[in-house]
Amino acid sequence: MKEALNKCDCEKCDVKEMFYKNVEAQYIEIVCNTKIEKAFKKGDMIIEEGKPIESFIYLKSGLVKLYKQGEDEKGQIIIIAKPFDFVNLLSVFSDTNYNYSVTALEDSVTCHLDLDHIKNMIRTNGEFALSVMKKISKVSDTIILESLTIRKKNIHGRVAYILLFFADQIYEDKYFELPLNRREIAEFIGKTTENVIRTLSEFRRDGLIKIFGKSIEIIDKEKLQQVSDFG
Amino acid sequence: MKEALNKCDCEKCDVKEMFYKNVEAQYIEIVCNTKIEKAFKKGDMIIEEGKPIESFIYLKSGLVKLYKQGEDEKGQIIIIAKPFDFVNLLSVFSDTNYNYSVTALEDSVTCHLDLDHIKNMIRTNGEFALSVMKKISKVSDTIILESLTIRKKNIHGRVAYILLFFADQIYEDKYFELPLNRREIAEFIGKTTENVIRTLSEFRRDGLIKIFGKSIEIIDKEKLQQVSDFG
DNA sequence: GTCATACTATGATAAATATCATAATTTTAA
DNA sequence: TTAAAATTATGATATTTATCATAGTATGAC
Repeated sequence: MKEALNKCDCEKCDVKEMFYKNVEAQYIEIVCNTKIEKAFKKGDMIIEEGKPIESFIYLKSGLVKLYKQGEDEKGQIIIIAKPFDFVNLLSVFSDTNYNYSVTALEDSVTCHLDLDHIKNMIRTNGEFALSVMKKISKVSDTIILESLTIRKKNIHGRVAYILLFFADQIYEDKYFELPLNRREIAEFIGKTTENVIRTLSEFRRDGLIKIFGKSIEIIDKEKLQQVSDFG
Repeated sequence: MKEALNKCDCEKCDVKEMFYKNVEAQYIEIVCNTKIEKAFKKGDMIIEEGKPIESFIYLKSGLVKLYKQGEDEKGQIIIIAKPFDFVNLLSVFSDTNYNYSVTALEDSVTCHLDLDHIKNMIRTNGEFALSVMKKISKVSDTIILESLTIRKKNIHGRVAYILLFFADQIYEDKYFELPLNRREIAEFIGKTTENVIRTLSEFRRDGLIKIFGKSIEIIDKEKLQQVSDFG
């Protein structure tokens, strides 16, 4: 993990967007000057469950997973976050310590803003407050609704759903590298590793996808969508 | 459903609490003067999925369920809300229409505050904004973590968990009337009605609980807790 | 009160999924 | 480079859960 102080020079940064719309120049200055960028290698832990929440973190590049690690049981993946998602939005305003962990699925860069500065900006700037609120609300909504959607599917539907999730929402390509291994897919959809593997094999046998290790190519998207919708 | 205009005279109202701490008297006046109380009978629908979000609603008394009703499939209960929970906090700031429904499980009274007033107060009052944010964050957190907790249990664990949820968190008594029928319990924990009934019968046979229709008495709480924890 | 309807209950069976075992393949670390 | 470890893969089997069938019980409308 590498640290660096940086200016706020990222294109399409949601936070900056919210700043520019609503915040006076001198505040932007303060927040940007104390911003820290951190670079993580694939597999690095970014946030550890139980540790204190000290900054407002969002993902500049890469891909991460938010998950809960039970004692020695299997973990549970809550959500996959992509660039410009707020990585710790879940409990940053309601809790002092994290109750989930975050790990990099690909090499990733995060931006860490001082939490007290952000809170001050919320206090002093109503439009900014509403923007942040909207964002929090949206993230939680998405997690909850996605979890309900997945939960009513059987294993075929769930695996199909995940494949389409990566193809459509993350990589926007019918050909992509799975950022999760089979066990992690299982932890995301709440089924066992073996059955995830078996289901992928079935999809391959049925000509829905091609598999080369972690590389996936979606062959029959329409059919896969049907499996996701009705499975 | 009965409507009434009321003063803000409820004891221990979280919203009022947040107002008094943070908001100038004239704003409290405005919000309270436009507040509408609505009374619902058990079974009445309070919020219908798809309808526009027009006010900021919280529960003054009673008990409600938030749920999603799939086409003609079974519904999915998201959460049970008790007095002074914010009934529509989920997407009130991120969406224009509800993507879940709310129904009264017991006779209930809700308070409806004008959403624009609340938004104005957030704009003009930073501490109030932070309070609301904290509340939203907390609610979402609870839903997400509870859903993960339930999801890793088998049916015995899930039913035990629900019984203890009502005993400890809702009624604070080992003897209580179930506010949900067996089908609704199934919709809450994501299992079938028959298996919920079967599991309750097993608990009764094993001496963990007594059942008289919807009335439940918890006999062996320690054992039930074990089933919830390890099942 | 009586009938219709929903709810609770239980058994039998089918289907889905988990577990266990084993091996091939890939990745990692020395 | 090679050995060890992790991942992927598949089959056999056990377990869990869902589905189907049927009946008793409670509840509400008239």
